[in-house]
Order: sequence, then C-alpha cells, then structure tokens
Amino acid sequence: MGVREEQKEKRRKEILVAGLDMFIRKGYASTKISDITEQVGMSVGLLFHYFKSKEKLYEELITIGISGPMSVMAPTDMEPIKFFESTAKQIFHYLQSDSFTAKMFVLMSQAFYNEAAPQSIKDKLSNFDIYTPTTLLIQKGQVNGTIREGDPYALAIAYWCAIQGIAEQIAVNPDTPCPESEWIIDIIRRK
Amino acid sequence: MGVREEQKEKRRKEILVAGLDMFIRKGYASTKISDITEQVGMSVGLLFHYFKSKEKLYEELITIGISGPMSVMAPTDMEPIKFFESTAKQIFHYLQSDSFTAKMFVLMSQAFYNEAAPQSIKDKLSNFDIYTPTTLLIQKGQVNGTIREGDPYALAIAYWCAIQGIAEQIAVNPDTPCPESEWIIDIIRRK
DNA sequence: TATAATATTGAATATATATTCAATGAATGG
DNA sequence: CCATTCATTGAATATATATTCAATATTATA
Repeated sequence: MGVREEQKEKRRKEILVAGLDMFIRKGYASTKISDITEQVGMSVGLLFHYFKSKEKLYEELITIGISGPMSVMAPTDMEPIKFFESTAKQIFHYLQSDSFTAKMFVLMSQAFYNEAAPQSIKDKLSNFDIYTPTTLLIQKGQVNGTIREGDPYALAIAYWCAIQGIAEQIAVNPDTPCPESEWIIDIIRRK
Repeated sequence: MGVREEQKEKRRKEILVAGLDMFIRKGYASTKISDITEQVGMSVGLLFHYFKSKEKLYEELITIGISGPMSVMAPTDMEPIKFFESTAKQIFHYLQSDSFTAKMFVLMSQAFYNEAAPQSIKDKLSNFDIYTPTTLLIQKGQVNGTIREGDPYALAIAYWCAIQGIAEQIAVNPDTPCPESEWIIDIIRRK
C-alpha cells in the first residue's frame, strides 16, 4: 500500500475514533460535524472527503461494533456460569485497557435503544438479539444448579443491563474505578 | 382555582409527560418539538404558549426530578445494607408501577452524563453527587460486616450503575420483566 | 522538475427545526 | 348578549448545522 493510502487510512481512523467518542458523549443527533473535526484537527469540509455523510460515519462505526467487540457476547456451548464469568471478565478488561472497545460497547447499546437512530442502523441491529440466547443459557444453568432461581429472562436482563450501566459509566469517565466482574456474577450465581 | 387555570395545568402536565417520554427515547437534541406536540395532539405553536422554549421544558423536568423521585437516593443514617435494600426495592417498585417516575430516573442520569445538555441543566445537577455519600455508607457496611470487601467507591459504582442500566431498559421498554431487587443487592452484600 | 492526482480549506448552499406572530375561535364575566 | 381574555392554529422567520463546491496547497511519480 502506498504512503498515500496509508495516510488516508490513518485519517479515516482518526475520524472514527473522534466520532465514536463524540457520539457516546453527546449522542448522534447533538454531535456536530465540527465537534468531530475539531477533535481531529481538520476542517469541516475535509470530513466529507472521507465519509459521505454523518450517517455513513455512524454506520461504519456500528458495522465495526457488530463484527468486532460485540462478538464476545455471542453465547457458545460453554458451561453457562462459565460463559457469564468469562464474558463479564473480558468486557471489564476491555473497559479498562481499550477505550475504543469500551466506547464501542456503549455506542452499540445506545444505537440499539435510541429511537432517533437512522433507519439504516436499526436494520443492521435488528437481528442482534442477545437476550434470547442468554435466557436459554440461564435456564440451562438453573437446571444444573449453578444459577439462581427466578425468571430466566429477568435474570438475563439484570445481568446485561448491569454490565451495560457500568460500561457506560467507565467509557464516558475512564478514571472511574472498575468493579470486579465477580460482583456482577453474583447477580445470577446460586449461593 | 378557576376552570381555565385547571385546564392550563392539565395541558402543561400533558406536555411534560410527552416531553419526558420523548427525551428519554430520542435524547434531548433529537427530540423535535413536533414529536412532543404530536404525542399530545396539539399544534407546534401552542407548546410555546406553555413553555418559553424547548430548553425551559427540559429544565422544568429536571427540576421536578431533583426535588421528587431522586430524593430516594439521598443516603440517610440507616443501617448501610438496609439503605441499599430499601432504595433498590423502592426504585424497582417505581419502575413497574409508575412510568413517569421510571422515566424520570432515566432522564436524570442521561442529563448527568450527556455533555450536550444545556448549561443551565448542568448547573442544576452539578451538586447532585450520589457517589460520595454512598461510598461512605459502603465503608460503614464493610466495617460492620454486612458489605463485601473491595474498593468502596467501585462498589458504589457497581451498585448504582447496575440499577441505572436496568432502569433504562425498563423505562424505555415497559414490558421488560423487572429483576428482583435482591439480585442487585448481592453485588455488594457479604456472603 | 513538471504534471497529475489527491488533500485541504473556507465560503456558499441546502435543509431541518426552533421560535415568533398575526389571525381565528372559544370561553368567561359583566 | 357583548366584550374581553385566553387558547389555538398555521404560516412566516430565524437559526443552526449538514453538505457541496470552487479554489488552493500538497504530494507522488514520470
């Protein structure tokens, strides 16, 4: 790859990083193109040389999110409680070590719930349901006695939403001390 | 109070309810005045008869939030673990029974973290710190053996952020099954 | 070095939406 | 029943910001 293309890639990445940061702090709608370009240190016009529109930029971030960090959350055939332990551990590790991934985590849930998200984004996210497979895993764990009694769906909600709330806090405010993932597991673990 | 003023109060409340709902779903910036007036069933112009501006409407909601529902979160001299139990219980109760309060809960944290919030709002919220008093309570609970070991601040974060994440889910999606508050207490309870 | 291709800028334009306003309709009090 | 006040509307205006574009600077390569 020529030095020209390398530069271009680098620029694009700078925009993506700044965009991600702004989007999670201010939300998609209230993030101005100028917020992003100021953070990168470029003119407003130049951003459109790299991304066709604000929406395309957002879309690309979501695409990165779906393919990358979020795959941690895809349930496997692991022992249920082990899955929840390792997932929480991994997410909490990202939260502290890799701010891009931490922020990505927040962007994804915001996009998922925000009704103002562009239609194209909603489409991409529509078949990205983590609760259904998680609920099944919880049930399995209840059968084998590692997960506490109670509505499996509600337990899934409690687990993921707790992680989500903590992720949001840390992504926006990186100097927040990170809780132990074990504490969160105790939401669902049978004692 | 005359029937005229009663009507006016009622209208104002309708706008506040619709505004709250829209703000938590779409965020302050991407909520259009027309989103709100359509939900209420009035013309756009009329809203300005009741509220000077979109920002003033938002401000009034925050003011209601600070004085009302959020006072649940103000620590008392209760036994620490009792405080956390009763607070969680009460919040979870609101989440299911009183959608206005549930949404208010979400609005407040969004306002707290969203850097795009109007300055006037930030001012109102700036001395609304729940973590400091909560951390002290956690320490007290650790001394008397009811709360688990670990960084008290991180425990406070874990507790409140977990509740926050769950509240957001339920406020936006009211048919979500509500987790048991006991599960959340297990984040901090010593076993 | 000359030429072509690409990066960059700032100003111009388009668009979306908050806000204002003049006009109309409805309710109230005398 | 009239006059006054308030509620309501829809169109006009103001404003903010996304997007385009023509001009300029920079870089790569022949």
